[in-house]
Amino acid sequence: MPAESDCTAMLDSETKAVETPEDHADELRLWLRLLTCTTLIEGEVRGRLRQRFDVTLPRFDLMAQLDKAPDGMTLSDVSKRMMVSNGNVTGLVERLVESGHLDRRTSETDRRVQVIRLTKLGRAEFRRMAAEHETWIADLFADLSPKDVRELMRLLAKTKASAQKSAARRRP
Amino acid sequence: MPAESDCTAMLDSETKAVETPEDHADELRLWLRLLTCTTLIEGEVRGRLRQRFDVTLPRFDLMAQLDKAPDGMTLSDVSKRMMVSNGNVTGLVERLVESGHLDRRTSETDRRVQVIRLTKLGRAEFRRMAAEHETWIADLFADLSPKDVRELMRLLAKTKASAQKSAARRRP
DNA sequence: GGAAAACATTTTAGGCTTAAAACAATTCGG
DNA sequence: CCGAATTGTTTTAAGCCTAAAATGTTTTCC
Repeated sequence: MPAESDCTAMLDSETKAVETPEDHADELRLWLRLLTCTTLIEGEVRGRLRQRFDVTLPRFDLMAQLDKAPDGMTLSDVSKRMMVSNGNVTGLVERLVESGHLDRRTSETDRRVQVIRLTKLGRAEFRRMAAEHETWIADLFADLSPKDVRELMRLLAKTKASAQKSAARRRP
Repeated sequence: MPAESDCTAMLDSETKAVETPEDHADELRLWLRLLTCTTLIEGEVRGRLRQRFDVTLPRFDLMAQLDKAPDGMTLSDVSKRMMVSNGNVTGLVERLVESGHLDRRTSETDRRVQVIRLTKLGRAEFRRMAAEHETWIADLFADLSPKDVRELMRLLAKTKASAQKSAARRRP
């Protein structure tokens, strides 16, 4: 059995380390499986939100962010938290203000900033939806033991950190 | 310590089982973490595909499906595999045929069916992109040990099965 | 054989999403 | 203090995405 066969790097004729064409099929499969899980659950949640409450998932997500911030958030905050573009938030907020779920006002101390909050209606509707939403999630993950859940949490935390590091390497 | 406090179900005054308001905060956190990981990685891959190859992620995904099917696929097949709506595929295919990456023809045995394939150009470009794409994924998951990867695969398989079961319960 | 069901795709209407450019307000450095 | 970055938001152009309805085709089953 040649010694090289288990190495991940080799020395070339100039004695400089070169990468062997590594096999990353496992990571690729892992990524696809991660994506499948998310797509599956997301689609299910989207459908249930529409059927039960006639609301879209992005609107629900935005309201969820605001529910955790009684004093409101700026559009930038929301955009960072939701990991979507600024322009996207502008449109979402527009429609939710229109429907009476959100209140939007310009900050008194910085006239660039828009602060948005849930209205009474918005908060009431969100709480109603969130309660049911939580049971859907519980059901979707029902076959995982508490230990599975903990272990997944741990591994996904590691995954998140790894991905963030990789992203930071690209644009420092 | 009351015996009920650790129970997940109680008997009410009519001796009928009722659910206690269970706490599913862990599952909820797990779902949000799963979503964060996917969004993070997806965004990174999307950006790199655009910068390096001026291609969108959905187009890349569609080509990836076709690369695995030398004899082509029907639009329905693609739609199921990619877990997106039929109408979505119609538009994607339109643009990829237009740009010369895909070939589309009506099945000879069933005139309802459209069979699509990668063109020579499409296959060549995809292979070039896929090679680089694989290194990005490897880098994004770089901090996971082989054991982590195996364990994540196992737990995500369990998650997928659980979610599919839950989805099937809703629309049998 | 022919109506009815099932199937594959497209169309429609509306909303979501992004990247990049434009605009506006604030902060920073000289 | 003032021009130059920086920051927060909106606009723009293009594409993605979905659910539902519409269209055309095949199968089923009386």
